[in-house]
Amino acid sequence: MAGEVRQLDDRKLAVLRAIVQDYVGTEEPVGSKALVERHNLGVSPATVRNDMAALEEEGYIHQPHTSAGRIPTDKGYRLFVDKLAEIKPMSSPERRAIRHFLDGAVDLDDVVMRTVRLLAQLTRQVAVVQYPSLTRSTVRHIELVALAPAKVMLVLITNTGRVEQRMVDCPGTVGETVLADLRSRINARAAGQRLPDVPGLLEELPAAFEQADRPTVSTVLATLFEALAEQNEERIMLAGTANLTRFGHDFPLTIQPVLEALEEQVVLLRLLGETTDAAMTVRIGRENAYEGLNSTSVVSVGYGSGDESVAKLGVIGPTRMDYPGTMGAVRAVARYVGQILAES
Amino acid sequence: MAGEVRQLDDRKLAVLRAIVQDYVGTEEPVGSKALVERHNLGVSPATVRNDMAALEEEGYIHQPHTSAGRIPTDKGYRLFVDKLAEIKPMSSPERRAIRHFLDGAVDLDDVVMRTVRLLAQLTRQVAVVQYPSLTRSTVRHIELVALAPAKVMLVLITNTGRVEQRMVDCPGTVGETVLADLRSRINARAAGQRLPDVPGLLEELPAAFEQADRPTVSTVLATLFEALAEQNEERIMLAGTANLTRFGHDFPLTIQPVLEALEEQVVLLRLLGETTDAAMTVRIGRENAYEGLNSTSVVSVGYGSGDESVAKLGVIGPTRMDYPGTMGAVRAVARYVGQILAES
DNA sequence: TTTGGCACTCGTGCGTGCAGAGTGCCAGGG
DNA sequence: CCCTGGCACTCTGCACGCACGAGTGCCAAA
Repeated sequence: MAGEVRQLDDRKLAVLRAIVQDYVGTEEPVGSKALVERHNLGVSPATVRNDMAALEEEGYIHQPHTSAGRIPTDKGYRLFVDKLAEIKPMSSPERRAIRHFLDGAVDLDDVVMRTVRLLAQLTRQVAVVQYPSLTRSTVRHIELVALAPAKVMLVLITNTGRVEQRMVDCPGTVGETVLADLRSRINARAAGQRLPDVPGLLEELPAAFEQADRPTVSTVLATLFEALAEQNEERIMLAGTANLTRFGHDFPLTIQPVLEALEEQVVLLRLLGETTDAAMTVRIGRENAYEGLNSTSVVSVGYGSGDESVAKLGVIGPTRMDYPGTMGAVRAVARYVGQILAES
Repeated sequence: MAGEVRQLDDRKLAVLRAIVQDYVGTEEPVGSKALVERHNLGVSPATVRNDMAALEEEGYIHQPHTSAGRIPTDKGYRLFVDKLAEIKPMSSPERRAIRHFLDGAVDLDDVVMRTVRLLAQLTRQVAVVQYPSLTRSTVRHIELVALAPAKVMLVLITNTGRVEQRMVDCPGTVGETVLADLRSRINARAAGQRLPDVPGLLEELPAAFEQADRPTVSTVLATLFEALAEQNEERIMLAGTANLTRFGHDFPLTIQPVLEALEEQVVLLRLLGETTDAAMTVRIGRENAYEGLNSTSVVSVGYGSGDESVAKLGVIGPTRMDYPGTMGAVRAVARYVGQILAES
């Protein structure tokens, strides 16, 4: 390790930074001459060539064939992101625009939709937003509605504004008084609690009812628990798929595997799942577990109402992407969505 | 018109049918020799050539350049769909599979999601399903929940299982008895009614309350009416975008304009809107109003619970698609979704 | 340690030539 | 009158060869 650090003196790092920046801009392998022209490195092409040879030796860059320019490797991008780049903050007009665009949302669906579209537009890449997960949110209200003598609709409302509904087929006719009683007891104990904690709090509830009503109560509770536990109901919204076509030649063969990956909610969820909660995560190329995304990078971060993150959002683009800009946009959007959610 | 009909005798129509079928299969311009080999037309290539010349004269087929095979034009496909093809019914194992796959759905979201995925998989193209529209459905139940002294949550449940919720900020504290009264009065009048009719039925409602409560009642009703009127909340679900890449060479330049069109819900809604309610509609190539979809065809049909259609679904693919098969799949899926919705 | 020079490598673009597929037309036959 | 076989023609796609240019690695000198 010490070896690597010693080898990479400041100028070599500057060369790597310049290569990444140029390649991101031009999409073409960058040669030594062009490099010294576009950046004032203060040395000659020959010197740069030596540095490039060293960088290639270390695996940070790579040349597609003899006598072509150099291209950053995944490892090169990694170093660039970790050490050489700073997240580019949004300009203040951009921030105002984000704020304004998100402020118009009326309900949770709308917030998520606006967020994902905004993110796709800002980064001109594919954006992914996960709905605030049920697991981490708390109960705002649980409503029971009698639709028919033996049919009850259960509505679960969370603090993030998400609404889940379930039909319950009861074993027998349900009296309105029993239902009202059950409703108020459930809410008294569950309101404000985290979703995973609720089942424990309601366990003893059937005992408080008369023998005849217990089957009904149990059925309703079972459905409620089911709804609470249904973690895989975690939904995701996607936008900006069309942006992929702009990068046609960035993908080995076609964009097909990428599109296929994007259609699999499971893949996307796992992708976002790898984000460490608060900090921004960048997965570059083969660092992504899923094979179809081997030539893409994923920039993701958690967002939430208040101080803790309830879900994640991110951007998927070609390995050759503008990392500082993308990271800036992702961070800014996550921040504002958090604020919006906290307000509502 | 009489002229056209006279010119297109049975054999010419058979030739056109054969051309469409071959071209759909091979993706390559089809020549006279290959035609007589693959279909037993009982005549020589030279004869077929004459017929092809006539068909080209009439605008049904077209050759990309001199001495290449022929390709059907939009007009050719149109004739094929209208006169030459029969909708291919699903096989009974296929029908069972559809039935089984859709039966597993738990709520409306799930029904729509399963439907769109199924359709994409069956046709191997892009599938679109519109959520049952609020406009045509009826009220099953309206629920009011007091969340805070001056904050009420309004939940609207339709017969199609769709749930809309709205927050209402009331001008003052809302008594529980008033709320209960309002709830039962609203439901008594609105339940079972078509959504657009509801405002008319509730117009006189504030008069039934005491002077002090009227502002609250009016506010709640205003929000309800707003939710009812919000037609543009019509949502759409999409699947199978990755299938587009299979047809890369079917699109003039790239699939980009198609992907862009698919991201615009407005475009999709208008596309489906052109479907005449019950009957299946096929829009071929330039028949589509939207420019980006000029080289695609749209097969769509209404579906609904019971006898009347509440929303639409369809498939989008290249002009060169298997029309009989696609139409069969679309019809079958629409039928089963209707049944599922009617049952729930 | 940097620099300028030089020979070398390899991909790209372009023009040529050839083979194959498909057509249109024409004259002959049922 | 319609169908058929034959023939000349046209156009695309592909392989080949060639020259060009960009970019490199190495070496000797500053």
